Amino acid sequence: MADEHPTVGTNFIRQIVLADQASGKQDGRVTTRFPPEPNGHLHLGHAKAICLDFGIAREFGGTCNLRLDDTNPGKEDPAFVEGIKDSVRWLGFEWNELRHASDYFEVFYRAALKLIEDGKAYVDDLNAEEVRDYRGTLTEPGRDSPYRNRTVEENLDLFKRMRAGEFADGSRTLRAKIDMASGNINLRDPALYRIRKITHQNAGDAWPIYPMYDFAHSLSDALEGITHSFCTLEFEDHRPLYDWCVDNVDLPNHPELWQPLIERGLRTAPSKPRQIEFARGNLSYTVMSKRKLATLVNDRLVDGWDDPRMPTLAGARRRGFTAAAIRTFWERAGVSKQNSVIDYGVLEACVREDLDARAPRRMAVLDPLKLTITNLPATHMETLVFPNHPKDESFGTREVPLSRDLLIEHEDFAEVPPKGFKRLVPGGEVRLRGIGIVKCDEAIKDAAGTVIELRCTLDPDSRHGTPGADRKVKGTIHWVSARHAIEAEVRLYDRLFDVADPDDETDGKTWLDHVNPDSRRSAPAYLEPSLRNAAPEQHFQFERIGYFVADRHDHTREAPVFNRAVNLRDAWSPSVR
RNA sequence: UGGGGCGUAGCCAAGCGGUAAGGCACCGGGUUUUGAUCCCGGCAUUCGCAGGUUCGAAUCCUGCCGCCCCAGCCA
Repeated sequence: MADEHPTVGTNFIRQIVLADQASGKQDGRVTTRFPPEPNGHLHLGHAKAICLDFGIAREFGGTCNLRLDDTNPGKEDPAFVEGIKDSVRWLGFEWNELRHASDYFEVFYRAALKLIEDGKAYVDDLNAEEVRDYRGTLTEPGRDSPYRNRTVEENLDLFKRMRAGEFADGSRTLRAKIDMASGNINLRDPALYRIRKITHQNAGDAWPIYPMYDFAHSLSDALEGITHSFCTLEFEDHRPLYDWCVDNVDLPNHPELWQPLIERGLRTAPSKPRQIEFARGNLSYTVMSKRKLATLVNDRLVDGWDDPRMPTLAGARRRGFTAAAIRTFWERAGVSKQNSVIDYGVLEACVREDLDARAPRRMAVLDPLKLTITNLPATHMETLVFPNHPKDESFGTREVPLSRDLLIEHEDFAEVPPKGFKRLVPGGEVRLRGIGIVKCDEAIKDAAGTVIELRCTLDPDSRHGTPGADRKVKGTIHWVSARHAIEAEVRLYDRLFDVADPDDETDGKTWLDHVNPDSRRSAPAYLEPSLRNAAPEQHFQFERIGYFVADRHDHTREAPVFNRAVNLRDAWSPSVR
């Protein structure tokens, strides 16, 4: 992937890392991590974080770990882990080490003990409701818990008993002793540990207590030697707590805390990581929240997590979007601290750009109209050779059979053409791609008056490859030999929502009211025979129609299935609409 | 009435005291056997607003205005 799109532009994160490396901070080392919680599928928004985390590491000669943030058993499921790994690899990245926050449970526990011994954490007996009450509000300071000043000995005893499973869920917590009057609510003695007697997906029943995000995440970063820890804007006011945990536990100077890791063979070299926040990536015409995505799947509004209309990475892949396109999309979108919504069109442009360069061309007819070349014998059979790419000879050529009876796109003929129409009209001429110029002598209609066949004559002097082929005609249309065409299912996808911002309910409608009913259409199609050899996930441009991909799961040689990733830019149809 | 952020074109986004990059979109024009691609050109006298400092301000200062996030024993 040191490929296609050179790094362009800059952003504040690159500048920070560049400056840190230049000044020799952390010995000039750059280590990052991508820390998803294994409780769902990765989507395009995660791709931004993945590109940033892995991209910065690669750009600065460092490494990036994949860390599964599994600190909340019950909400998480190891089943998601494979999907996450798969998506990260598909996007083109490889992690240095695969870790789990649960790998560090023993270290977290020892770190908590240390904080207690240092008088910086205490066991609180207040229940959830009472804690909320003591916390104060945004504008009023909180009050100290009556348990805040227990002795170190009592706290140690209580915490060890919490760990031993002596207390009921929710009956106690371990809290950091910071400042109940802080304007930053995250500093009002935040919980470090809660009691949760649930089997953990990796740790089993070893722990009746589980660490909270701020405590686990900051220490995990430090343990992995992370230098730059990127996260989204909402964690900005958690940074003081992140730093508090890192500084007060002081892993580098307390190797006894992480000795268990060394014994297990987990490379550990604690650092003083720096958290840097950036704006999460939002896309227009879609929803990205885990809850809404789950609703779409559960309510059967889509056909699963990898439905080609879903903004999940599995969905984008099946849709035919390429990893390279998604990478350049996020590079192009930039990284800043401004909440924003990027136009879906930018993503489509990236997909077209990538596929224009790498998708071989083919011809396919979606809505067939019979076209007979009357001056060719009924038995005529000829093999034409077509280049696979108009600008890149390395794509080679393919053979395309030509016979007297062809199929063309119904919309490429008009009895009464709209102004500017450049295709076939009664008595008019058009070029049949790679064949020559044909003239429409007669349009045959059925009883209902629908045109069912065009009878045309081919100008032999305009045949492709002859000097006469230079003759100018207004339009060129694609075709397929009726007798040789293979039938296939073509799935035409469009944006899942009919408004740019489905989450906006000021129009009195909910996001569900904006699901686009025409976002998926399935139709039979007639393809040139060379497409019989298409392999799943292989991309093609069906000339004049769009970019397609052989469906990853349903496509077979016997029953071909192609998904439209994106249509071609069309300077014509918008004007007639 | 607390704390933390952010305001540059329709959507993103560079810019870091020396006179507004780039992309998408849009509008022209050229090439073209895909109404595609490609190529050229256009698209902010102005950076949320108002003052101030300066020879010079999107960049510095002050004051307003607007938007986002925070009161889980979620992450």
